[in-house]
Amino acid sequence: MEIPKTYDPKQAEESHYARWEREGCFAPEINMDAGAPVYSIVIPPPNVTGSLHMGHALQHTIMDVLTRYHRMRGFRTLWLPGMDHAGISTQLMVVRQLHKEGLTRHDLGREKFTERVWKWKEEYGGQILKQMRREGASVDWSRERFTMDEHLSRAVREFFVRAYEDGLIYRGPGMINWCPKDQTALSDLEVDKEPTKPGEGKLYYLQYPLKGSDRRLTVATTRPETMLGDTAVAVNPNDERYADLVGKSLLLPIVNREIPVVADEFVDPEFGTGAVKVTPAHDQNDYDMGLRHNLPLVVVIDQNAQMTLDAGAEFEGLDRYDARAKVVEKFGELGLLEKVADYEFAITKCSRCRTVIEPLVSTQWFLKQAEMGRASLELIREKHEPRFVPEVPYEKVYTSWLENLRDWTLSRQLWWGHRIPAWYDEEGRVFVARTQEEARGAAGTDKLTQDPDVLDTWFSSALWPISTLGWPDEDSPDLKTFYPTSVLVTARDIIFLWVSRMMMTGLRFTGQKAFDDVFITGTIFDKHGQRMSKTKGNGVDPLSVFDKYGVDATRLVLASIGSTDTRWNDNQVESYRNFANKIWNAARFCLLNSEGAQVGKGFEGEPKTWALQDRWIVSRLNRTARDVGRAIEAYQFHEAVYALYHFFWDDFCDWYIELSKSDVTATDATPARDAARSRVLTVLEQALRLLHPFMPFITEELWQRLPGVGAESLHAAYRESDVTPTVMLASFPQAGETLIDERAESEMRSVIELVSRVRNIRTELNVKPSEEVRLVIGTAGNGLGEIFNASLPQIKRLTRARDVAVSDSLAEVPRASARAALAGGAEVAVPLEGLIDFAQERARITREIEKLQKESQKVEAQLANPQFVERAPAEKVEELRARASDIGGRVRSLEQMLEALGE
RNA sequence: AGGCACGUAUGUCAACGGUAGACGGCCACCCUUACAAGGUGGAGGUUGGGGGUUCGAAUCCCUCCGUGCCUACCA
Repeated sequence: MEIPKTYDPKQAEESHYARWEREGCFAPEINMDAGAPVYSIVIPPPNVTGSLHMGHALQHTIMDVLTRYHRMRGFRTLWLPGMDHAGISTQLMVVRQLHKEGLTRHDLGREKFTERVWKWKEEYGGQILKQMRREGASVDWSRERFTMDEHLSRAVREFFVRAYEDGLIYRGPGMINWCPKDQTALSDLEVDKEPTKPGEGKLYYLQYPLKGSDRRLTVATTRPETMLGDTAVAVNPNDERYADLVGKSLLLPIVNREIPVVADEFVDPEFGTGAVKVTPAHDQNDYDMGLRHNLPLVVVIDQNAQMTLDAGAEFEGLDRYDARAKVVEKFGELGLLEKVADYEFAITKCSRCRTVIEPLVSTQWFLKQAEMGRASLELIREKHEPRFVPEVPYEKVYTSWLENLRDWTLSRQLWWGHRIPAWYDEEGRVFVARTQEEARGAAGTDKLTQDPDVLDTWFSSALWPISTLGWPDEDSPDLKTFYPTSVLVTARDIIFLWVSRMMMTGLRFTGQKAFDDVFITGTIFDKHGQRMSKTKGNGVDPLSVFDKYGVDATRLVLASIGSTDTRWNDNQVESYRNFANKIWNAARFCLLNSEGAQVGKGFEGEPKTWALQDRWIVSRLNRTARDVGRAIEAYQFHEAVYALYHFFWDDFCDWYIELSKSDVTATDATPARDAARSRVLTVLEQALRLLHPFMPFITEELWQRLPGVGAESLHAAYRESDVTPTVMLASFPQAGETLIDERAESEMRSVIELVSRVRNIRTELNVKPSEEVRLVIGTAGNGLGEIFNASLPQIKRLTRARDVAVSDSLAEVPRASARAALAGGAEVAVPLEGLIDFAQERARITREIEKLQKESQKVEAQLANPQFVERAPAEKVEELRARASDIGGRVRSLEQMLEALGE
């Protein structure tokens, strides 16, 4: 058999995915067990415009590990893929494309433009889905969904109509975030607060004259240009400085409008001058105050962030910042500019294009989230559902969000998205309906105009778990089978935008939560701790990491990252690339020595009749299976990876293969040789199954080459299907508790310690690797003699000893020997005539004694503390006593060794 | 402004009340017939500073210093 010395990830990555997909291994239908438990995940739909970044790769790896693990456990498993239509981003992509052709979207008109977006989607969209195949993501492509699919659009209309009928959705004027560049309203979650840069933020103190007096009232503002729309000045009702002014009128400079002084609790007397100019048309707080005091709205800034005619003829058409300068200049001329101070505050920007948001009053559609979210709030408060992982801090973050829900601005002034299912007749009456026909029926006329706006992209996302599974068709088999989903895996920045809203819609429309668990992944930073971003250009492209180190190695790193914030570091990937190579070469060894052997054989008969190393590796394997299963189910992926890495490398490669090597490589084809060969193959095969959820490609590549695997290796749920046998459908090893053998592990520890101590002596005394030594082992009359005797050939091989003598004591050992103390009072001596520098050897042993004595001091001090002995659990005290006695024993034997070495 | 995290070996991270570990890097020796992407052995930490609770603290509490993140209607 030709097997290359070095693992080539590319080859394996290209070989298996297409077959898995073609043979339906990813679809839940592959599971033929009608009574199988169900496991389901819906993917957080990436934007159709998106391409894979490290954050996606992280989430996908976690989801794939969970999916593959449960599939191997025999669950009817679904991981549903799909994409989001990503309203603004996608529209802008096409607008940009048109711009290159010298066109605007208005040149095309709505219909042609939308067609063009669909065309763009077909040609350029969905890059990320192709990239997911590269990742090995075992998603069911037959159920791929897009938020603008006909069915999902129907779900969106159904949601809208029902919520409208229930009074949760309303249309009306409100203060909204307007992006003057994207020309649309935005929800509160689509804007960011950004602190002003030093010197950028100013607080302007403007004086407003009191009517019929020469007194002036000073207000402080960061946005002087809005004064043109002021309709009042507010002071705190308890502020004595201004008590006499409440109810009086001020003369608004420049525009010469009379405006009242009103009293409002909102005003903080401590801030600025304690008097606030009120511009109800251009600020949320002022809008609220305006409602309280019945103030008129004067709109002075339009949707292009330019001044309107109502701002005055000399301002009309000016950009908001030019108007600001001009207002300030005028105040200066009028002698009403008291001062300008540097002031740091937060500016609200469009989270997409970073343009400064203009708060505007406009008529939009809103959803009363507080009412909609009540059931979710109760669920998390009373039952702690969904379960957040990590629970701290996310459960609290989620809960406090639900406690402070505000109305959600639903409408967007875009063309790409779900059109709002509302129609107006000629009198402007509104009809909300599932279809135009329904609206016409309700209106009693055909002369209807549909609302031109579309819905926020997150509106359809909120339905994702139910709409992708068939809602609103309540008898949809997928909905019945796979809903509620098992877990949602996502990043923390969309807990509000998305996670909470899916929970709301799920509860409202199905009465069931959308998912049992929510796993929040960590954030991956660059090596300087900076968030990776396109604009900074500091992102690490997962595909190039795949190319360099292989997908499996990258997945291992990502799985270990889990919910931790991490600075990306290629070193880690490199180390797992080396691990993949180790796996490859271990398998290579097993396969090169596989003649006469078969997976599943070699461990016949009662375990107690097996050799120590066999009882030991089976114990380690079962323990690892148990630990890995537990770790995955607890979302502790790093623990699973740790357990797998060390089981495979340390236990299997470093010890088991080495201990088995002489038997396995024996030249005569005896039954004993073949049994030994079968045993390493069997352990390897089990290890590949354990590794598969994390490393799908290399495990499949190797598994396919093992002699003796086939349909019977598959989990019972898949055995009847006619797929090519694959490790991805083999059963995940379940730990047999009786096979976890503490005694075998303890005995093996003694052998390992012996070998390690001898190796240590060899290195420290510069004994050449090629030089054979003699060993004398003193067992102090306890049971260790039998153990060492039973493993004599292995001990010889691993320590490169030509002969080994095991006796009760080391009395007869030549003076020129290097020695070491072992656990249980045993000792080992390596006679090294001519190689021993007595002074050096004494120094070595003295150092060792000192080390042990230091430890002993700590332990003895603790044991001497009566309060420890009294109050600590008996088992802890016992443990410490045992340790003390072990250290004591070692020190004694080392001291004897010193004596034996003489002066 | 409030809230929440975090600070462990040169780097990236584990351990979350009972001997501080892993991987990488580093040092020494070795191309020992699966693997130099390897083997063997080794050095390296009073867990940011200070205080407290406890028989026992990296872990719980307080405080200071430093670093992130989130929310917010102080103009």
